[in-house]
Amino acid sequence: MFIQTVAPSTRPAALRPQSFGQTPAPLFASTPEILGTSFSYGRDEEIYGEGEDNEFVYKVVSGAVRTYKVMRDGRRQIGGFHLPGDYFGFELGTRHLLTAEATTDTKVLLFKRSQIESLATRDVSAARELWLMTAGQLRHAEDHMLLLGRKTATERLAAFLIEMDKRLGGTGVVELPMSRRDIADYLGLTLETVSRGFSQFQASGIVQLIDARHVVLVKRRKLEEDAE
Amino acid sequence: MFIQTVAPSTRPAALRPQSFGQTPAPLFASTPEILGTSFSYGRDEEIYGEGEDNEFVYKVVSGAVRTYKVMRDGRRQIGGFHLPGDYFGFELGTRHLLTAEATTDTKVLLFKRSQIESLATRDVSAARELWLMTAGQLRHAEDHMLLLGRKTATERLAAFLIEMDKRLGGTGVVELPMSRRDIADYLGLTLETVSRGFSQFQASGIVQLIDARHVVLVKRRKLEEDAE
DNA sequence: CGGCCACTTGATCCGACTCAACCTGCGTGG
DNA sequence: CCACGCAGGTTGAGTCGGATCAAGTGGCCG
Repeated sequence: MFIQTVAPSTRPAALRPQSFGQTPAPLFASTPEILGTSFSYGRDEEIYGEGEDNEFVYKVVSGAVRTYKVMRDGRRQIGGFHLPGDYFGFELGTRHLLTAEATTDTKVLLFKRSQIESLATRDVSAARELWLMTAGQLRHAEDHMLLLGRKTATERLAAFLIEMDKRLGGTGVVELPMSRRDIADYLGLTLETVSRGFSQFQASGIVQLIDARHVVLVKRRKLEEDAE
Repeated sequence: MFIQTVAPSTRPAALRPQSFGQTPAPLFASTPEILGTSFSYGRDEEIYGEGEDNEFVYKVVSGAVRTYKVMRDGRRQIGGFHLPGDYFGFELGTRHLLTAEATTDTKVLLFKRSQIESLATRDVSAARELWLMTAGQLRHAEDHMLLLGRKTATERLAAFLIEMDKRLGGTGVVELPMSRRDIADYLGLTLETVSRGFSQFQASGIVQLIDARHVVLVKRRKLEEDAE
């Protein structure tokens, strides 16, 4: 039934790590001793897989990352998108619980988990900061459960556009760094429903679709009402 | 549309905190200096509300607690049930993000948040333990997002029964400490769909319903397959 | 220029919701 | 002790929102 999602097939040769370099960057303002290594991924490239060792913590520099779970038959639920400035990949235990992939060409900084862990055991405020990051993700997940469990397609789409706008700077002009299918798998819908919803917003003058990836929020107030 | 949920009205006089006493109980095995105060709540009684100060952290002794979000029109999403042994109520920041209520007569231990916070700043392993609790809740939320976004009604119900059985001891005989409406609001369904689903499991010989609150998992393997 | 991929749009279908009746057990008051 | 009311649960009939299946359309890359 809901089978859609997930390209099988082997990864095209084009999709390989694209660059590698040393860019010093502090994980926390207060602890400049931890540095990140810069790394790039092409569109749809896997950063880590569910069940793999979680050796690194990541910070998005540019692009965007999806983290998701898949069922055996291919149904996929994206738990969240990680946008520039966001950290992701630090999960409880030694194994990743989600798969992470770049939704578009993406640059990240990597931090060794072992370093971060040992920092957390030495530095109380760093430990607290890590805890707060996890708590922030939990907060997002709680909001998203309400959306997935109880909101209509239109409400989900409105909430999505508001969320993206807010996280991308709140300018009202949103450049979506992901496909319709990604949006659908994030919102618990099909890509057709996402497409139709955007078209309806456009027809009602609520948004303007410059092209599939660029949306102007014309009546943001209306969207916020729809989103609840 | 989905309006169901939530009894308005003032709380009946019967629903008042029912007992109060001093029961020393350590929050962490390693830190016996932090003690909990015992407290009881009647069925449907609010423990704390969304937006209130989170002054306490709670541990369920007996009964069960639901934590949820509600929309203006009454649509409700229960994020999780807290069963005996579980901690709940420690959230990021100073305000609760969810409402907590007893789903049935419930006894809890209360811990002062300020004590726990200060412990976390002194004791690295306690801080880590708190972090792990939050991470555990996040893990649950991620699984639940997959359920809410992508699973069918039957799959949700199967997953629910398996989850409850596991968390209540894995005996295969489940005493549900919540109503059909609570289950529906947890699974993103209506109570009628929950009821019908249980009846169908019964008709297929997968479970036996002793009464509405007592379910025997006759073919647990089958349920696990359904749940994915 | 041709093929492909992402997206859009249309037609139809179906799983879960809505509305409604009824059943059952329990607490309350006569 | 029984009659009643009520809350929670079950079951049935009909509807509908979003999924599925199926054509297009347009832009981009080779």
